[in-house]
Amino acid sequence: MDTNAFVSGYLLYLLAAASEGASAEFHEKARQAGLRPPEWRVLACLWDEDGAMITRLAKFALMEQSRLTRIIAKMDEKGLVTRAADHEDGRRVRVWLTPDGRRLASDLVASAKIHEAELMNVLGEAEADRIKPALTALIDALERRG
Amino acid sequence: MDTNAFVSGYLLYLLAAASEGASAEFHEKARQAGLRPPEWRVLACLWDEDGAMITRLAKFALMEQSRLTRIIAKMDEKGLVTRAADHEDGRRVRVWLTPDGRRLASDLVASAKIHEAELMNVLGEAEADRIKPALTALIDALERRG
DNA sequence: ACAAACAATATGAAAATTCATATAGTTTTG
DNA sequence: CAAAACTATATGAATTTTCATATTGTTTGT
Repeated sequence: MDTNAFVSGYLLYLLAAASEGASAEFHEKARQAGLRPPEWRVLACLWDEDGAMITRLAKFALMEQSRLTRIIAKMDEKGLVTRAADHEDGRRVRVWLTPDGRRLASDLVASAKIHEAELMNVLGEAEADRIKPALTALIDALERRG
Repeated sequence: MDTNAFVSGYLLYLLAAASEGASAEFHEKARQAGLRPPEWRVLACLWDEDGAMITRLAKFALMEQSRLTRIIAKMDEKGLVTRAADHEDGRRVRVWLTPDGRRLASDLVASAKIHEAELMNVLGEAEADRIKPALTALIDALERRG
């Protein structure tokens, strides 16, 4: 009896399945560049907001602060980022891409844009036009509540 | 200079942000019921497909097999599920909800439906109508490629 | 019927994540 | 201006996840 069927139509499941599925494709490319998925996410966020502080970066990259701190430490060891305390507020630690980090980010972001375009293509025009506005609306709605 | 701005409009980021944000809200409720997010996911999948085998359940719940095996072991200890080898194929292990597990699943699924309805509401009719079809189309497209 | 190939699950060991809290710097208040 | 309250980051310890591979059972080909 299959009169149940909750999950496969559940909004939060569809979001997770789409997100995981789509990201998994690209994470393959990130891995070839020596990055684990969380590292790629941080790199991309720094591409947009170089010099961001840890807390901001954690929110932006959708991860918990202490986790980000350790990921940044690894990326520092790898030579992808550097860190320094903020001059105006000594509690803050700001993070920047190194030249190597920037090169890698540049490459991967370019690659991500291509991948995104492919996805939009296979999606068909009608849905492709709708998906980003719908997601943005949901994200905004969540922020308004939370 | 903000001429960069890649991440915040990137499809895969929007998907992750929407998924994480929306799920985080519900995971709060799951946690109150004593479940971590992955356990809730498995419970919900079993609600839909009781008696599924490990491999199928892992795919359905979007997680790696050995991880699921250990999560199931925990849920077994907690009395939420039981396991047994399949009669027809002794390699397979099938998993079922216990009465306790079913009660909990029933409660949480009901709660999830209410939460989903709330989200759809704050989303506004236009976007609410579009988001599931768009996500489904993307998931289908990903399966076709993968 | 046997060996080889294959499939499903489990497990060891390393690594990553989480949660609570310590540490250090800043702002506010009386 | 000192103490209290607060904010940002780091860290210890327990737990979870990952990755590779072992184990067990099944199917295929000869």
